[in-house]
Parts: sequence; structure tokens; C-alpha cells
Amino acid sequence: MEDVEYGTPARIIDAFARNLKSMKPLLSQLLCAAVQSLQARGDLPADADIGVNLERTRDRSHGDFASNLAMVLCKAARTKPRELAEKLVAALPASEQVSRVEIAGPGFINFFLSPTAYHATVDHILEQQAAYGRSDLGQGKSVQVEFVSANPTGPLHVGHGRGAAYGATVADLLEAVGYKVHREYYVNDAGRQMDILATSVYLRYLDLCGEQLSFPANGYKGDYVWDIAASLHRKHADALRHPAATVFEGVPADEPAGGDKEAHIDGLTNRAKKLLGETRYREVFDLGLDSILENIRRDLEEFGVHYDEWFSERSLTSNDSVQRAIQRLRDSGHTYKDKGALWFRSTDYGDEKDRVLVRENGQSTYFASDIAYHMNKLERGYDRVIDIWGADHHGYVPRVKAALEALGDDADKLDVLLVQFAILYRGGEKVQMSTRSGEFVTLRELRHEVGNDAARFFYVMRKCEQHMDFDLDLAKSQSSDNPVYYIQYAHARVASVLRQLAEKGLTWERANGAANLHRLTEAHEDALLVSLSRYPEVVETAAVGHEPHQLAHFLRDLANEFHTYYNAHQFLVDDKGLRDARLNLIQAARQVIGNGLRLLGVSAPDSM
RNA sequence: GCCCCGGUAGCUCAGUAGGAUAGAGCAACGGCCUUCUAAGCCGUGGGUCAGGGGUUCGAAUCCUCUCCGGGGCACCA
Repeated sequence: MEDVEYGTPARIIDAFARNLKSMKPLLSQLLCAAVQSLQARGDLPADADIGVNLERTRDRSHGDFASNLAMVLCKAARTKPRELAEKLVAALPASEQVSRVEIAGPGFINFFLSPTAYHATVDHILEQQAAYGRSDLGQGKSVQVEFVSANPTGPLHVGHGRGAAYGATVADLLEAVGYKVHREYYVNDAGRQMDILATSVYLRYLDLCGEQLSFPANGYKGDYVWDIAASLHRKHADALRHPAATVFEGVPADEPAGGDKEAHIDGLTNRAKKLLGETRYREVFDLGLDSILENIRRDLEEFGVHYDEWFSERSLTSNDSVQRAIQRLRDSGHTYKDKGALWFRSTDYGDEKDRVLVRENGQSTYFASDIAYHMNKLERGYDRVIDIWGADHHGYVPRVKAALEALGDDADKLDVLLVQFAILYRGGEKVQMSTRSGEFVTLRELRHEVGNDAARFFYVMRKCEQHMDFDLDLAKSQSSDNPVYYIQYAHARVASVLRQLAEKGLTWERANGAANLHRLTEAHEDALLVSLSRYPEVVETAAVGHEPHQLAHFLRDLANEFHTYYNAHQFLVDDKGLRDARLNLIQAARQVIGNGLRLLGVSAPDSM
């Protein structure tokens, strides 16, 4: 290691730095200036690509930030990395925020920040409060985030919960870093599954009327179907009743009777439509749709997951979007007819096989609706479109992208984020679930069991492509083993200290604390200061990478540093200067923990 | 068969666009409460980063092959 004298003061850069909310951009500016001056002297080619080259050090002896710039650019400069590093360091403008610069190892440039820089962070946090950590990285670009979008054929279950928590947090993170976010739920309010729901409701209704019938193998068997049927019966009494024998007349046999369960349920749907007539059938259908959708909305709302728009699939048919999308694909020559169906030649765009747009029976497919929906999204002019799907839909990605390309749209504007399943564990045992039989744990049951805070946090604790083991016992436990309580407790502890202060008849003077920040020289205080200054970087990384787990882990670490500090040092000391400085620091910690938890949709209580 | 995701400490997982000695929490073991909440803190042990080969100054990270686990391959939604 060696110290190198570096350049002339550049007041412009420090003036700029005072307006910055975090330190990393300042150092990037300094490095840029150094590169430019080497370029001006001809020591570096003018087209040298700088890129991202600044990172937090893992080891404090390497300073606060390290840059591998010299190693990256040494080929272009045709010099050894360490020689280039020395030239770069010599060309670095001076800054109040930087106390020392070192060259180390193969050619790392290590930056040691001055205590002033960290003290400025505390001031920033206390001034900006809830705004600390927000940025304008996204520059107001618009992004649409579609998530959950579960079929309204039953209540949300724990699998949807992960998509809900993940999607909501990704959306909030993007908003925090300056994107204009539109949150949307795509309501599959058309199609065969909804017909099956309507038929299931109707059959349960007939049962309530006193008809004897055997419920179809492929019908929806959940209790909520009985509830909807009961509403239907309250409203219409026996007015919609037809003899079971009439309803089942001419319907193909069900599976248990050696028939085809699909043909059986479709046959029942057709009978229901015929016997009830268009209007009354639609009434049954809409009663099912509306009550389930209302249930889903309430569930998500209670979970702290809010939407700007509930987009109806049916609207795509009624306003001819589907027809228009299909027509555009036909006009551009990407379709063909085969076996009575209209096919989209998605294999031209890398899909495994071609896909049907319009079935032999004249009905357009779900895929056709989805093309129209994505066409609609892009027509609305978003800069980016994000779809969050369950991992079981991954095979669907290539064909949607293929369709967008065939339409002449920019498929790269679409990001599809796939969320893996969550497996629940209770008492060390896997909780068995089966959607078919209607035996699944609902999101509501989960929320009631472990609480919203734990559920939100646990769902985003793992990166989305990881299969997740959700430990219900841990989520419920009120101990330090539970990261949610651990973090919330740190927040509450600060509030508690301030209450103690008041009880002792003392007051906290922020300005005095700010003037005494140089008294914070303990190793624990230093560690806390570093973490607090990292927060904006963490939010940006988490937002840009769609990785809420980064924030969850950061908060756990920050809470740990706070608890460690709490145990090692008394805050409410007699020395007023030191006391106020410490109060500034821990209040800043409370603010950052609170800001982070809010982004994750978790509450930050002042007492527990 | 083809495609996607994963394989890091006994368990659950991080590892920030290849970087410096691979980390955390549980679990195990040993300590710390007359003092701001012990819902907390400190210490100890623990690793063939699934395995082989390659790319380069440098690989848990990139390429390739093999093995293991999960998921997907509809004129369903």
C-alpha cells in the first residue's frame, strides 16, 4: 500500500457534492474528471469505456470505496494497471469528503472518506426524513407493473401472496428511485374457467333448491362456491331452478362414470346457458365474478397491496382490441390457416412451436387476448413494461415476446419476472396443498396466522427465482430469530430511548448534536454511519435489479449494528454534546429503518 | 426428449454487472441483566462454493459437459 499525493482542489465538484444525497455519485464524478484529464493528455484513448467501476469495500482496511478502473482500462492505455492507477490518482480532483486515496493490490484505487462525509449523511437523513433514500435515477420514466392477476375463480392462496408482496415491493422501489409507476391487475373475466365457475355456482344453487345431483369432477369445489350459490338463492329463491335431470340431459358422462370430465363440464355449461338464457346466465356468471373479485381486492388491500387499475380481459373483446391484434398479425403475414384454426407462426421468432390464435370453433384463444393486452400496454406509451408471473408460466414468455416482435413493437421494453413457488412449513413439516381438491392455504389464512408484517417480509426475503421455504413457526415467533421482529425492535428501541430521555427531564437538541458529530468515534458508531450512508445505494440496486431481498438483508444488518451499539454504549450520558450527537445518530438509524420497512410494506412501530 | 430455475457451513439463505482472506441467521458449545426493553449482545467451532474441463492478471460468479432437485412443454386460463 502506498499513499499518493493527488491533484488540485476542484471547488466545483465539492459544490456539486453538497447537493448529492449519497456518496457514490461524488466519487464517480471525481474518477470521471481524472479520466478526462488523462484523455486530454493523451494517456488514455478518448473512446475509453468507463462503465461501473466503483464498489463498497468488503474490508475496512481497503477504505470505503474501491475502483478497479485502472485494471479495466490498462489494456486501452497500454500500461500496467498500477502505473495507470498512479496517473489516475494524481489527476483526481481534491474533495473535502475524501481524506485519503491509496493504490493497493493489483491496481485497486481505494478511497478513504473523511469523517465529515459521514457526518453530512446524518444531517441529510434528519433533514430529508422520509425522502432519504429516494432518488431521481428513473428520471420520471414510466413503467407499468402487472402482478398477481390470478383468475377470479377462487380466493387468493399463498402462492399468489408471494407474487403480490414481490410485485408491490418492486413497484414501490421503482417509484422510490424516480420512476412513474402504474400498478395493474389483469382480470381474466372471460373464458372457459369462468364459465366453469358460473356452472359450479349454478349447480350448488340447484342443490340448495333441493335438487339431487352429482357435482362434476372438474367443477370448483371450494366452500366459497356454496356462499355465492347461497347469495344467488337469497336473491332469486327458486326462480332459476330447473330439474337436475333436465340440466344433465344429453350431457356427456363425467370421469368417475368412465367419461371425459372436460366434455362433461362443458356440456353442463352449455345446458346452463340454454336453460337460463343469455341474460340470466350472465347474472349467475357476474355474481360469481364480482363476489370473488371483491374478495381478492379486499384481501390485497388489507395486505397493503394497491393497484392503479384493474384491467378487464373482456374489454379487449368488446372494444375489438383482440380482433385488431389478430388483424395486424394477419396483415404482416405472420399467420396461416390449418385444420380450421388460425395459427401464429411464432417459430419465426424462436418459439418452440406455432400457436393457435382462433380455434376451430371460431373462438379466439387466451393467447390472442394476451397479445392484444400487451399491444395495448405498449400503445399506452410506457417506457418499460414489467410482468410478474408464477414460474409455471415461463414457457409462455417466448410466445408473448414473439407476438410483440411480429407486431413490430419493441419486445425489449417487456421484462417478465418469474416468481418461484413458496412451500409452507409448520412444525418442521411441509404443509400439503392441492389446488385441484380445493385444499389450499389461502393468503388470508396466512395473514391471519402470521400477520401482514411477517408475511410481507418473509415473501421478499428471498430472491424471486429461489424456491422458498416459508417457516410459519418462525414468522409467528416474537424473538430475535424472527428478522421482522428483530428489525422492528431496533426501530422501537430508539423511540423508547427518546421516551426515557423525556422521563429524565432532558431534551434533545438536534443542532447541538449536529455540531458534536465529531465526538462519534467509537467503532460501533463508525459501522452504523457507514451502513446509513449505504442505504440509498441499496435502494437503487434493489430497484434496478428488481431485488427487494437486498433491502431486507440490509435492514437486518442495520438492525444488528444498532443492537450491538445499544448494548455496548449508553446513549443517555451526562455529557450533553456527546449525548445529543448520539441521539442524532440513533434517530437517523430509526429514520432509515422506518424508510426501509415502509418500502417493504412492513410497519415500523414505536413500541412493541 | 426439449426448455426454464436452483445446487454455497448440519438447516435456511446472502454474495451488490469476474476482484483483495467466501459471509449472515438459525442449530451446537461457552459467556453477559441492581444501569436507555435480555423481544438484546459477545465469543468458539463448522466449507472440495454439486463434480470435471475451459476462458484470464484473477472465477462461487462467464463458457462447456455430467450428476441431483423443482417447474414447464394445450385449438386450458
